[in-house]
Amino acid sequence: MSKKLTSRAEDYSKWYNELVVKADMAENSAVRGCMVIKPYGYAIWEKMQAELDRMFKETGHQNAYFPLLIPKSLFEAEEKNAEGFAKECAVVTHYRLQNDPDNPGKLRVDPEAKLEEELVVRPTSEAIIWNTYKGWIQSYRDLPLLINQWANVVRWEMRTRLFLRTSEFLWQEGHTAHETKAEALKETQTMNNVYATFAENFMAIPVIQGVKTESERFAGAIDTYCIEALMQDGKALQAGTSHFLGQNFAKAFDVKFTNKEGKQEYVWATSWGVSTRLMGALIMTHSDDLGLVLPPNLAPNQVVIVPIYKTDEQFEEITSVVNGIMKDLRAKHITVKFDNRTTHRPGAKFAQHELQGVPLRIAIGPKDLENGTVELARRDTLTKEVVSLNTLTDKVEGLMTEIQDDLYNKALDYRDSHITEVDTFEEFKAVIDGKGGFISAHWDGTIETEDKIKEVTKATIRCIPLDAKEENGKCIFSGSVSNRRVLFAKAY
RNA sequence: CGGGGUGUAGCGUAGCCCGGUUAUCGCGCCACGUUUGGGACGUGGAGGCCGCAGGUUCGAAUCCUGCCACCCCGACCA
Repeated sequence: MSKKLTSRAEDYSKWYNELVVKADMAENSAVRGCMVIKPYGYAIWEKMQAELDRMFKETGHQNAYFPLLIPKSLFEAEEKNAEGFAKECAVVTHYRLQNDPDNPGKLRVDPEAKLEEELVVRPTSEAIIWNTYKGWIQSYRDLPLLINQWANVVRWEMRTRLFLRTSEFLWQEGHTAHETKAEALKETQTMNNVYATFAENFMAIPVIQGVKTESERFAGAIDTYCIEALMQDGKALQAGTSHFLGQNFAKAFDVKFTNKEGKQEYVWATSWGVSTRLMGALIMTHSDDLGLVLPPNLAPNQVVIVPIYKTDEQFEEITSVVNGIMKDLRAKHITVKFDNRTTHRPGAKFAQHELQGVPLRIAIGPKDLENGTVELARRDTLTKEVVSLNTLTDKVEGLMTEIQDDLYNKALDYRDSHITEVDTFEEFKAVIDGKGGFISAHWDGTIETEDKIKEVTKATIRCIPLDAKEENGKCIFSGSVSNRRVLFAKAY
């Protein structure tokens, strides 16, 4: 393994691919388009899961689990949704293998074992879930139904990249049923808010909340809300979506309830999800040419301690001091790892923990033993300082929030300085090809214009920001009237 | 799924045009010793059906055919 990472300036996508593998987060597998998430990467995902799960529970949701395989007839019930996913579905057609009579030692699909009805590997679970909800919902008293599931899904992708787009990925999908349109809409917005709060407070990734245009909307939804983040290469990444499904699925699966007046009504629905794609967002928001940079909230180890010693006596002495430090830090709920491997020298350990994004490093050697100090190094700023043992715990505790905040603010500065307002299509093209980032511009609201802009510039409308101001203007492309700006960008 | 590129030890590679002893080099790995405040050094050692399957040939990493995987660029998508 070569020591240095390709730099971002040299080749951004190569930098990303190398970083994911070298930081030991994930690797490609023997299955086309599918990744193995390695323990270090999975530990980060588990931290995301834990916090999201807590937030879902706090907003009244419960977890459940629905099947991986969906009968084709159920899948096709909601037409637009089925159409939207049809091209990327894996399908189970048989249920048995047998020894191949023509190829000893090999197996073949038993032609006698064809399924009467094919099963679709879920690309999303609306179909099986709404088919199930039909049996759970009779009265307004059964509502709202607020369910989430943590699961894997499969979408047969042509081009895959670790975490950003893989054929199988992990996610959570919330599926809720409500009495009224207003309540379902509110749920959609609440969950989009949960995602935005999570991204900003926990992942230190600033996001823009908005609504998707018709062409970017989830198949089967009336409205798709989203959070959009900006990566360091100036491309946007959709980090989460929350869909207002209206009564589309209730009608497709005949899910009615008796309201307070005794009348039958279709329920109102939402669905919302974030996936392991968030790992990609995390990497591309904060990391640098030395490797991963993790916000303390997501770091499997928030602090790593590296001993520097010549003799066994020194090592023992350091170990006993380190044991004290670890006890104090753990009492403050700070996760800390003592890298006491005798097989590696300090420099190698420094490099490895930098590559893996550990927020804080404590180095302690003979000089520190004499002076009652340690060397404290920040991963995000690469700055070092000598800190007295007496003040270490408080200092580290303070740095946890400081680093978290600094990462957010740094990303926010970058993001805000990469939202460019433009009023002519010439400017638009210049910004897209040069500076990159989001472009705030007027749009006439038609799919035709959106398509043409995409054709010419590769940029798409990421969202209509929720906080977009009313403003009279002219569409950047067609010159027709427009009353608010939308955000364009090239996107992942 | 279209266009281009690449597959040689765990990783990165030379050799391939122009077929011919034991397949090159670096990193990593193992053993021993010296080392340890930013990716240590020395000595010795292990590790390859040259992506897979066919074919041409006395002989294939090298030539031909098919397949597979990965990377880049498009179309599609979270």
